[in-house]
Amino acid sequence: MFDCYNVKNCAECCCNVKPTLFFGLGKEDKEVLYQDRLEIAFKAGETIFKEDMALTHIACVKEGFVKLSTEANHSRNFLLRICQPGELFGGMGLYVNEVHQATCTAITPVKVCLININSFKNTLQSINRFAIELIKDLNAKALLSKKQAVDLTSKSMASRVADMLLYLSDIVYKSETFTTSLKRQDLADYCALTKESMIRILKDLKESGIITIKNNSFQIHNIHELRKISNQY
Amino acid sequence: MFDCYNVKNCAECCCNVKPTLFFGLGKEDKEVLYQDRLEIAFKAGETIFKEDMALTHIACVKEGFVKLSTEANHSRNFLLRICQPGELFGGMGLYVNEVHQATCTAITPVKVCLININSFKNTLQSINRFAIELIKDLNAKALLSKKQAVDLTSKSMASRVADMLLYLSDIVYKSETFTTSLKRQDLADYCALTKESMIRILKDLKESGIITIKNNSFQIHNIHELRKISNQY
DNA sequence: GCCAGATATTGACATATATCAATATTGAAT
DNA sequence: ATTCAATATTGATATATGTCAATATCTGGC
Repeated sequence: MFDCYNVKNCAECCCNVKPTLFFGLGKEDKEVLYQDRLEIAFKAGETIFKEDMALTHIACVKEGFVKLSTEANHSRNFLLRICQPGELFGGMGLYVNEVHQATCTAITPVKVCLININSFKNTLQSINRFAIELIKDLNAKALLSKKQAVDLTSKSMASRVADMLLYLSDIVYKSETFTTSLKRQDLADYCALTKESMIRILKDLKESGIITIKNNSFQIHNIHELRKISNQY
Repeated sequence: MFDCYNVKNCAECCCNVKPTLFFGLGKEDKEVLYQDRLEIAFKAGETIFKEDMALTHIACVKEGFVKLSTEANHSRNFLLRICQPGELFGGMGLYVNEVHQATCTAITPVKVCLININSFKNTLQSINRFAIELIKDLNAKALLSKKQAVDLTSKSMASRVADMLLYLSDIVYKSETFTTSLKRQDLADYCALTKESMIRILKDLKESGIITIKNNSFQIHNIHELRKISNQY
């Protein structure tokens, strides 16, 4: 891990990307991959990629959190997932329709590295190891979205909210105490609920003593019970 | 397209797999890919792969239809999709946990070609073109499952049932008149509904003159209206 | 410190969808 | 043709979740 945030053309730009994803790329390969790459900072709330726009770059998060969401019908939104440092995002349309498949928004101040789509493809075409790692990444994400579809259509509101809290504490913030920049509406979008329903379930969880909430700061007191709620349908 | 169904070690076994997926594989590459391959017939109702079992083979459909489903909680099932001749299935756990991620069941008499997972990996590792095509396929499927998650959580019952009918007529049976071996429960599983709700919506569509149903034979009379219902949320 | 707009909360009520139980129909085996 | 099990249908009712409207709280700029 190198600290190269401020170096415009540092070949180690994606040094903190998931260990295996860029595994096996030599110096030369990285030069291809990183040609024309950009490192850009976004303020919280800014849009990085907009759904349906041409897929000109693939991005990796260097710092901060990015939410991926997609427009559902009748003005509903659906929050797909939160990307954190080391994760690749913005490539769902790759080789399919070459268009962005999610709107990607900074939810904190964010630094991303933008890799030109053609450089990315060139590397994929010449380095097998890289292609395999991408396949692995894609399959892992496919599994998650399968689980998401299943859970959202079969679990109760309470169970889904428990899932969301566990997602934030286990995966995103890696702590049972966390402060999020996600709004109640975002949390609701992740669970396919209305914000009112989200608020009511959170209230129930507070009243059961399982969590406490102070504005956007969450504290999980009884993660065991939360997992139980997550597991009962 | 060769007719090689009965030839046990025919190197053209997967000749009818999606045109581009095995594109670029030479004779030698195919020999690697097809070493230890099996061609097996299944009767309607038989299980080809069972969720959570070790991923020892990847399959491609040669003849017939295969449904992919996954167990949701509390005995609910979720029908992911229908695979038809030329499609690869059974590889979702590849490079992730090496376990099957869906139960794959023949819904008609089916012939499949089973490719040893190690042969498959060897080919991926040595032929870039093949890896790229797989990436394309995976991304296309990821897009579908994103759409699925969004639609199932944001559309009304009627709209989802319209989607299902359009899926069957546009994609699976490629005709506005079709007879399916899927049960009402399967149709419901695809829409994340109970079979009773499915039946009621189908009844409404019949009464509106949009479709007629005779047992398992469906006829779409007003596909325009059906698309309208699918598009309104 | 104060204000305006964004966000969050609460309550009353509406409605979409599931559940349960009864009955009907179909299809395969005899 | 008859029977049995699987599948499909229907109706009555319960429940989960959404909608709408009113109020409260927070937050950032002046």
